[in-house]
Amino acid sequence: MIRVVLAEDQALVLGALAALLDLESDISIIATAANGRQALDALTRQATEAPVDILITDIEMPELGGLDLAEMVRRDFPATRVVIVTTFGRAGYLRRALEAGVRGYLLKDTPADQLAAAVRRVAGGERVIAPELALNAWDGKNPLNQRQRDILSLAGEGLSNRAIGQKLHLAEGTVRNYLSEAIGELQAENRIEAYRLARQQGWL
Amino acid sequence: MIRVVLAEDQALVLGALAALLDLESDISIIATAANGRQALDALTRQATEAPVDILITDIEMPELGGLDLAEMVRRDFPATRVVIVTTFGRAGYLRRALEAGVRGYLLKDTPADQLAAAVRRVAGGERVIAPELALNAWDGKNPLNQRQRDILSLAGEGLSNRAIGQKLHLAEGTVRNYLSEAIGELQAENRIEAYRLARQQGWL
DNA sequence: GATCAAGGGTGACATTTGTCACTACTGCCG
DNA sequence: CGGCAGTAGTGACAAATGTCACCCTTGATC
Repeated sequence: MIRVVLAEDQALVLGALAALLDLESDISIIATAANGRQALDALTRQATEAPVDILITDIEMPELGGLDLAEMVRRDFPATRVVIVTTFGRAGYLRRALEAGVRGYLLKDTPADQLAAAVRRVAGGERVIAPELALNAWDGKNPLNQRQRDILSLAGEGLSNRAIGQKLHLAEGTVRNYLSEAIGELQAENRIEAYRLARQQGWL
Repeated sequence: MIRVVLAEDQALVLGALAALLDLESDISIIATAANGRQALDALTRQATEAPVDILITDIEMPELGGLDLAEMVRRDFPATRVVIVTTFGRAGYLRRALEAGVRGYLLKDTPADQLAAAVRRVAGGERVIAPELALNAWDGKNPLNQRQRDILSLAGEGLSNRAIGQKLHLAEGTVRNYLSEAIGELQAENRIEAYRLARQQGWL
């Protein structure tokens, strides 16, 4: 019997996924969580009894996201293997997930019957990556440095150069420079396009 | 037996929801669809046999979104009642949904067991609105006209005034004017903030 | 100690964006 | 018919944005 914990912030989806997996006779959902924090709690509670084999988790969740969660699980519960199930095929997310030692990475638009299959394969020691992402996982890495990322994020929220400068304690001209660099590196036409591109790639 | 068609673009979620509802003995999933177009096809196919009682649909889907779909269903399949299930609690979405004659509006973070309950109630003639939205459904309506919406959308994708003008066959100055109006109406500081605000409200 | 890269900054400049006032052409509505 | 709201456009102007060349520290690295 494969022991599974499920983390997903949308309760309806959480419940539905649990129902889906519970149909499988060799898989048992032993806990569900609405965020990363709750997932860690569940793993801790179970630690005294039988270990949890698989943690299935979304990425974008309140409190504690799936990527940070994966790193903590690797450190504190090395026997538990993490499978990410997310909407986002962003290259940067997959990269970070792999760096966090994740054993599976599926998109929410893979067919439903493949979830149970993926769980079994990961439980058996295999690594499962959504095929549409497997190829270009390691091309282009994040071309933006920390400053550029911070500034681009704020710009994408509608702040002016002046406002960004104040928030980050930088001169307005400096903000302009970093933004200009970022726009150039991403081959965008302006800050809005640059923000969109970076976000798409998971580089924020 | 309540006859249900399900539309949702994320295959995994679609499958999971289907599994969830199929556990109910009085509900039967007779078709699933990955977008609005497919949902219409399914309704058309079923029309010759018994009618479909309930169409459950997401809003943001490729090809044909849930709100447009709802309007078409009201026109072409008046016997079928529509239930929206979406991530987004945006006021504008709910408003448009209600205007389209939708009978149910649930958020994806309502507990899973309430989905079947909502289906039964809508099938019985009731109207079911997610309680956290029911109250402020009819405050503030969309202050943007069609032109302003179109232009703001394109601006939010990073297009320049010139580019927007070309796409919409308008002079650059005209684009500037509409954008300026939109920014003013939304009390934003610039196009980016205006875009964010409008999007948040479901006014796009 | 010289050199060099990174991080932060300045000033000048062209372009884009945002604001406003005012014009022109519809299509209603009284 | 006159008035008026909605849609499109123009011109002028101020402010914000984007680009570039160049300066100054500070810490490596040779």
